[in-house]
Amino acid sequence: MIKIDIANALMQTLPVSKATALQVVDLLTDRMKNALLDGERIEIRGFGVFEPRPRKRGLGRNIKTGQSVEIPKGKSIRFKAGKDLRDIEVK
Amino acid sequence: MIKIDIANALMQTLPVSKATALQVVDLLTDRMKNALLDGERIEIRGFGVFEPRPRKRGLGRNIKTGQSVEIPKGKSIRFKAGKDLRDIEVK
DNA sequence: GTTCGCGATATCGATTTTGATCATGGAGGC
DNA sequence: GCCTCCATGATCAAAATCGATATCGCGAAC
Repeated sequence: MIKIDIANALMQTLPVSKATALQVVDLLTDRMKNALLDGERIEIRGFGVFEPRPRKRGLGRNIKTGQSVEIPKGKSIRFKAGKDLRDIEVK
Repeated sequence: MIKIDIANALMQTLPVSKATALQVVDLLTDRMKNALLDGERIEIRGFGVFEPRPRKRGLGRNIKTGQSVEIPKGKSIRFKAGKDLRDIEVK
């Protein structure tokens, strides 16, 4: 599933054009991204929680040389799946 | 940021009522949730990728009794942040 | 206002994530 | 439809997280 599929699903349910649907998806992802960059956590009950968290480990590896590489500061975004996504059966 | 905030941001940009905005958010999360439950991965360039992955570890622990508990089959949803979300500076 | 999901907590150990880099397949802009 | 730019995979090692469970408190959502 890619952006087009989501927009497609949206326009199948609500009376919006595909262009508008794409705008919506774009806008929402942008807003959420912005909020996450701002250090804000996003909680959607029944779906999941996006949480920006500082990266603790600072060591990586250069695959060519095989040597360890220092990883600078940074954050990582963790997504914690909600209840509905945790109770999934293997189909 | 919660669902209302997202809907709010949506109606500030596009000419939709708050009720419609909430419907949109609800619909999208539902669709995405559904796709993930279906084992489908969702890729949105510039935002991130949701990927259902089989859980390999099958052992948990009951904290009350202290005994090991078998973890049944299942999946976990991993969210891999996109480029824009990885290149974040620590504020 | 009411309900119910989610965080926190504690435990333990196997799984996993995390980063650089380069090539390639594919998402998405035009 | 094409072209561009982004995501993926692979590697390695260590630190961190994820599972399960139960319960209370807070707050999201109706």
